[in-house]
Amino acid sequence: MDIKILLVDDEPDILEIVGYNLSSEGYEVITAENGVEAVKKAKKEKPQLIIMDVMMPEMDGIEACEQIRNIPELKNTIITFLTARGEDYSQVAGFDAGADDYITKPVKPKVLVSKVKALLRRLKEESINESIVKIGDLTINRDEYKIVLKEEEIVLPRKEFELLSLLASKPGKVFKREEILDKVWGNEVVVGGRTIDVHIRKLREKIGDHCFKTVKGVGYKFVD
Amino acid sequence: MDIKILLVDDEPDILEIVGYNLSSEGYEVITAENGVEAVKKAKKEKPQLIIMDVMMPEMDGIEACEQIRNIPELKNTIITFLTARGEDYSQVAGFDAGADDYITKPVKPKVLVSKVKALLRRLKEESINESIVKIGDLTINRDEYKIVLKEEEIVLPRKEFELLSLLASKPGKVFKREEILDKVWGNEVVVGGRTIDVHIRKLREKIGDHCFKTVKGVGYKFVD
DNA sequence: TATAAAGGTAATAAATTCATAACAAATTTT
DNA sequence: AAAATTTGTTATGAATTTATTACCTTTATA
Repeated sequence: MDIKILLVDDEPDILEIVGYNLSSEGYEVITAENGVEAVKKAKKEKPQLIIMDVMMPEMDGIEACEQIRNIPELKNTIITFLTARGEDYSQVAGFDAGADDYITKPVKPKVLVSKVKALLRRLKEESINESIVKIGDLTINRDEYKIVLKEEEIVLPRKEFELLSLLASKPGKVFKREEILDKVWGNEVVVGGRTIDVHIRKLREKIGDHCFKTVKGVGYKFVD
Repeated sequence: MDIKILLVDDEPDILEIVGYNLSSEGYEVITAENGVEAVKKAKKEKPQLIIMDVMMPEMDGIEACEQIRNIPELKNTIITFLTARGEDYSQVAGFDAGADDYITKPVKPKVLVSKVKALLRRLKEESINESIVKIGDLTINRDEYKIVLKEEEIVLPRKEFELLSLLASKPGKVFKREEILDKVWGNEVVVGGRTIDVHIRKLREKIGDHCFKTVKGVGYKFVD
């Protein structure tokens, strides 16, 4: 997935320096010089992240932030303000307006880049909860309770679906048996010790043996 | 997860005002009136965040901070100082003592709350990365229960993984046999005297002999 | 109601992990 | 140097953990 970042500042110098640093990290950078332009471009380009100066002509960052927050398609966009150190008031107003974080000026390129990475990591983790998950040639649609494997639709019984869903939510991660019981069966239900294995077996039959790796003494993981 | 905040100040007014603001945001607030009490309560309650005045009777904030930083269970706790504007020296000393941030007095409630939120968000982000440890060309991934050595993936049985995990958690440190048994096998399990050696041997085979140094009469250590 | 499907259990098989014993080698103490 | 202590190595079998199958109960479906 290509990542778009909208950079908003009225100082061309800042746009250039910050933009350069982000571009060289492989991000697609779009710029705007004031709030009005920012809102317009945000709507059109749907960036994942907006880095915006607070003080700007035409429309300040706070107001632009509020307007952007009201665009439903952009509800998952992360908005970060650029603010001069010590501008206490603007910080408060910014959080009220729906900002997610702050970057203080003057901006050190390395700090900026690592902050951006951290923010995008957060975005990624949040998007895990979306109802459609794709891993390789497997698609899991929680909304419709079905999975698609190589163009072919497979319907799974509830427990199998939940189990697959859990494991596939973090490919590679080993889920402990205890954790699986908790999340798929619920922590109040008590089931026998071989129940998970049997369900794993059924999934292996239907989805493919190689997708489910056993880690003895620990649990299972889904691999791509 | 419920969040506990330890608030330390010798002025009851501050405790009340700040405490009220944090409580009404849904945080669990614990208070202490001096450094000695702060250390004691920190140890007992294990708060995620400590907000502490620098100037206090009995034991000042700097010293309390140092003591708290030496409690291993609290290594991930964020410590923030309350400091009067312009007290530059205390800031420097505070960072040396292991403080993470500063809040200047007089405290504006909204600033305080948004700062606390930002700090806790940071805490959350840091804890995500804890499951991956890198030492030289060895990467240990506790989440996926696997290790990567020079681009190559190695899967270890549980005990070997736990043992490696322990030793590598503090490269250079010698872990006593007793300590290893405690942490890898659990203090209730009794195993024979050669068990650790055998596991070390297997790790030496798989990871490399030179990584594991024997300290006769004491235990083993991991070296880079 | 009959039938099928889902979900769980129990019994047994298979595989892996791990502890141990027995001895060798190295190191320290006497 | 000899004895004692501590660690290294290996093979082996017991214990643990997982896989598989058949079967039973419950729930949903026709």
